Amino acid sequence: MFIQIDNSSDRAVYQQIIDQVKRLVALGQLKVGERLATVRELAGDLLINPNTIGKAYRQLEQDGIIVTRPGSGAFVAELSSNLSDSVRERILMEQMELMVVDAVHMQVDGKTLRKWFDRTLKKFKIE
Amino acid sequence: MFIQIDNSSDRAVYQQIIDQVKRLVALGQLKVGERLATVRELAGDLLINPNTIGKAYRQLEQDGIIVTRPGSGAFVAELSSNLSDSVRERILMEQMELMVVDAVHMQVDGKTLRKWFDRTLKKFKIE
DNA sequence: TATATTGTACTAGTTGATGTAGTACAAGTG
DNA sequence: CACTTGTACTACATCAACTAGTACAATATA
Repeated sequence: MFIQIDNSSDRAVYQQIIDQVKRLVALGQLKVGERLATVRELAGDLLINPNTIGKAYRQLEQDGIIVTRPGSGAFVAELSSNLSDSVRERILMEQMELMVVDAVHMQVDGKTLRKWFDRTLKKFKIE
Repeated sequence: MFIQIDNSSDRAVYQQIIDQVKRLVALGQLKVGERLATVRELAGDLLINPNTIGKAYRQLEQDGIIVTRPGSGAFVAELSSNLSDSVRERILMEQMELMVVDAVHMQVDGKTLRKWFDRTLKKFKIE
């Protein structure tokens, strides 16, 4: 499990862990059923408090990304989403709009943005 | 200027103001040179402290979105970006990846995501 | 069975961001 | 001149994030 913390980031540490675990799962670099690093292992590697890892793992479990079993470890869960279509659309459109608004102010043209979008879809194999 | 604050959001109030001003400018609903609501006006309308509006306006000026002149008001600036191409790409790719990772976990397929992306480009007229 | 491991829960405390409240001031307007 | 406007400053309260330490129930292992 290759996870890195950027202390200069304004994103909370526990949130960075959540982001990266979700990213690894989406990329297929963490497969369904695979065991994650333990709370204490990861805390030791990253030099942060075990409670911070615990908070991230609990959030990941609540989001259905992983399953945890005390005494055994944390494991990647099956892909599933209990959200309605409208909620899915609202969440993703909000993120998409924030990104496009930034693109407009950075004067990035549609052609370039579309190129990056296609590249990202390919990277995550959802094309 | 139609700005709304969502108190149930986990996004800071001053950040919501920044988001929405940038969005209005990107949509063309706030045009270059147009005058924004004054700090005290907006604070009165939204029932929040003038300092919070001031913080948002100062951030917007630092980001080159608006120009402020004491005694006169705050005005929409010309579109411009002094960021390098590599920085632009890094910022946008990061937002794009976070969005796509969520899409994967929500089991939204590429066709649907592409449809929403096209719709967003059209909305901001950068197609 | 006994021991170690693992995720979870809890308290206590620190730090920093956020927001409120109030005042004051320099620059521009009319 | 009086008035408006953005800015700056202090003081204060609240909350999220994080650290530190301890303890516990469930599981795995020898």
